[in-house]
Amino acid sequence: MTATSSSRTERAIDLFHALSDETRLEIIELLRNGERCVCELTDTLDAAQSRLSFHLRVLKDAGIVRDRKNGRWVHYELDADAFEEMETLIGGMKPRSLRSPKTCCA
Amino acid sequence: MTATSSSRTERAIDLFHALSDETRLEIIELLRNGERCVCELTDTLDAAQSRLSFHLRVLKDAGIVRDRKNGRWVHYELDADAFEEMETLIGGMKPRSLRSPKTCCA
DNA sequence: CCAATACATCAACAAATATTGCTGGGAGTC
DNA sequence: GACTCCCAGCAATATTTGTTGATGTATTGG
Repeated sequence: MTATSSSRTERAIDLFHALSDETRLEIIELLRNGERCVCELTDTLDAAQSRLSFHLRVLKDAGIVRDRKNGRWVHYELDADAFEEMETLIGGMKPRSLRSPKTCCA
Repeated sequence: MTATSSSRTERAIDLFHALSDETRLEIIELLRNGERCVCELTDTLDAAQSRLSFHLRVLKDAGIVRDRKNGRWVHYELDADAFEEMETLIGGMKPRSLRSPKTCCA
């Protein structure tokens, strides 16, 4: 539980941290309709290229997006598995149904 | 879509930011078994009281936990609704099934 | 080979977040 | 009332994140 739980926690932190930024959420919203190249993202979001590159890296490191190089363009698209993973993580955080009778400092 | 989408985004940022910290994830894990007072959390997590107070506030502001005052103790417990809300948010981020034929910079 | 385009990366700075020690208030106990 | 315990909140500091502008790398077209 220790080592596994630890890396599981780190994984959760990476994923949820990636979702806790406005720019990154906007990127995800755009990518929902299919893959896009960085140039189109900079146009649509009106953001500096280096700024988007930074956020795309965060999303990529978290496994939320994949990149595909095509000539001099790089296309990004969502990785559906990451969202399944997050749903599972959240499912595992919900309060247990069995109410523990124990109450400290009663 | 604009105003609604904006506040929706802010809500998502608040929720996911609250989950992107190790101490807060540990708190949530402990609270899964039922409500706990702050003193027990400080014991179990071996964390300074003011530190826990800070993180509990983040969780409370995000609506992930509720507090209940009882005598000189304050008990915290998870709010299941927040987790449902997060699942819904993540569900709304998944890639759309219909692949848009459009591909920029082809 | 040269210039232009698309993107990543770096360094420097700015801003947001987290930790620590301290203070104070409310609620029990004597 | 005086004392103790539990906890929130503040100020100062440390750490982490995000932005910007500049530089570097790969690819394409002329």
